[in-house]
Amino acid sequence: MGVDERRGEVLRAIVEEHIQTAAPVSSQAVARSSGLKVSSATVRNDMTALERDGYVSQPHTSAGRVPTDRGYRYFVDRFADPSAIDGLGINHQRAVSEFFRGTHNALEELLHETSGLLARITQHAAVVVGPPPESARVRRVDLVPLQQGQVLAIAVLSNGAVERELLAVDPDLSIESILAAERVLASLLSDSTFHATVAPSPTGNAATDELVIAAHNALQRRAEHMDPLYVGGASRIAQEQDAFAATHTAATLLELLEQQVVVVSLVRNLLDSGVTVSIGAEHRIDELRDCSLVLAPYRIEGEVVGTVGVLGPTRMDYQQALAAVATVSQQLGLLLSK
Amino acid sequence: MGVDERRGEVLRAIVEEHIQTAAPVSSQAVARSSGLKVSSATVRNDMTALERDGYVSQPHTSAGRVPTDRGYRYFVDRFADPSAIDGLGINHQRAVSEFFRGTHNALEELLHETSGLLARITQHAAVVVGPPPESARVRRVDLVPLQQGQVLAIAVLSNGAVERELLAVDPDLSIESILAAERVLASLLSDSTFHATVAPSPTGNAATDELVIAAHNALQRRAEHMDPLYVGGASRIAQEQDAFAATHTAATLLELLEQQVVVVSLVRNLLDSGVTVSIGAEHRIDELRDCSLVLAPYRIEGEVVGTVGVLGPTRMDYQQALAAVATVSQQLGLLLSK
DNA sequence: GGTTAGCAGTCGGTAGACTTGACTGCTAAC
DNA sequence: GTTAGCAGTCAAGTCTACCGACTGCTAACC
Repeated sequence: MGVDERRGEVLRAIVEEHIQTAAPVSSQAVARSSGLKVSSATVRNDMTALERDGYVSQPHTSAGRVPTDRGYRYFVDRFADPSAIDGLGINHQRAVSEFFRGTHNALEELLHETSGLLARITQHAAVVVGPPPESARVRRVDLVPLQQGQVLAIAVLSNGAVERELLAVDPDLSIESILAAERVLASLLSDSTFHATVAPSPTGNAATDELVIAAHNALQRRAEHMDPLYVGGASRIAQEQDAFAATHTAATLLELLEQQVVVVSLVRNLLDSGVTVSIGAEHRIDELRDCSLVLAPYRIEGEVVGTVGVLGPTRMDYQQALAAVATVSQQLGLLLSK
Repeated sequence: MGVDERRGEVLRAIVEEHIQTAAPVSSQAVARSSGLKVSSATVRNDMTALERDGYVSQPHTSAGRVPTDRGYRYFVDRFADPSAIDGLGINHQRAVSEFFRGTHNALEELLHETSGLLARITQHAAVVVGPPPESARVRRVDLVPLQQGQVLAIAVLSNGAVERELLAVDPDLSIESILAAERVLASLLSDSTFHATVAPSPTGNAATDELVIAAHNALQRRAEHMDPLYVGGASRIAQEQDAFAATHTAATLLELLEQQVVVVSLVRNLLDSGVTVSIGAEHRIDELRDCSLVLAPYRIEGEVVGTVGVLGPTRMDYQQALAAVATVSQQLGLLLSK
């Protein structure tokens, strides 16, 4: 075994030990646990080299080593098998299977529960980004008058999602006009996606046309802008308080998750560039400096439509997280493809 | 001023001081801030009396006094004016007005945003319990076939809520049967509430009847069991960490909020018995032992349909919280009554 | 009786000195 | 390139003493 190879093993041992103990790892501990047949002195030499190269750091002079973001990165790239479904205990595997074998409600609820499942098995916060509404076909459009001057526009999508927009309309608008508008919208949108925007052809009735355009715009805007995000197990973040630097409290993180938009765009950006694990400062969001994000896309009939992910401290069990998102995303895709 | 009256003032001063400083309150501080023209020695005498009667307690011998749940209770009952809309700064009042003057989307989103508003102005977590679906009239029923063997049942309610249930059906079920079932359901439910359960009359088509019953049951079950809960500003709980005893971490609390059901039934129980402020151990939920809940119902056309509430540490600004829930609930009711 | 001043007593919190133990880095030998 | 051993470093724990913020009590006063 060459020196470089051994150093890799030393780094691996440091990361694994640190993930378990949360404490700086000493050379002795590595010599003991790594399986390498070398003395702690040799490990110490390797450690200084690793520190020089930025893979580990020392909280203070007489302490053990802690992996840096770069150290985790090397560990994940080199040692974590992204396709490995194992790394997830048999119990968790069974939990996933049972979850997806069970019955579920409409899309939104399923995805929400999925985030809960992922949080439960990983013990971290979990996120699920739902399929963008624009990618699904419209199965039904309703214009439901609620009260004077209010019409609720509803689009039911082929994936089971339901989009709603409340429209303010002329209080004197007749039921007939609304029904007419509904018919126009139905023929316009039915079995097509919001992508395929066809300019609605005028009916001759101005009030109807106006409503058609308003509803169409409102629904389309919503479909394009909102990638639905479901967050599960946010409470775990509070448990992990101490894993975060003082400046970034758990509260800040929770706030970020409440806002949704940052997370959605982060997840999208990462996945677009093919990243499945983002560690610490790698993603440029300051509040997430001490967090890692482990992602896996899920597919419906081969096409990527959404993402599941685990959000935990950089010091997290990447093997398990990777296995969890892999399993869950795969099964979720299967279920949705039906 | 009699002795009893003065003791009340002393208690009031203790509570107010403690809410501000979070520290035990000394007799000197009370003598200084209460406006009473007595010496600290007299205050001390009153304090021992208050302690004997259980209104305050001493963390340790040589410390000042801290209000007990009972002390807060007395304070709230005696000094907090529940109808007082002031106690909310002019800025917050304006924020509320602007919020409700702005445009909003369908019910669910409005309520969710309302919880955010309440959280923002009180700096605590906020909850909003939505109108129970069963109380609203059904405006539209859809049965939308999503794919082989799956039908999505949708009910649009007069208040703008949309209830959904995914139904598994015979894969060979014809479109015609589904349409027939939809018609039956529409005539059965339209403009009535889920309360008024009429046994659907058989159409002669077994498949249709089966679907009608399945959809009706599913929707009704959902309408009856689920009081929708919206939680805003849960992240504040993490900020208030130190206000909670070690045994009840913020994480436990957040978990409770995630589960929803406990909170919904707690809120309902409290309000049913006319309670608007529940302090510490008064509600019997162990996880909420260090929390207080300040509630206000909101009405649509005079009838109570839901609740807004603030969830904070027992050491919270009750005046402000009461003013906030009063203002928000009133305006929300107004908006919903339109 | 109610109020007050003053004093003794209690206890938490902080600062400093000291010890312990877990590390590393280095050096010299293998 | 590897190892053993030793000296050096530093965090964390313990002990002490001390300060300051309180209270409770008592005796005097209105």
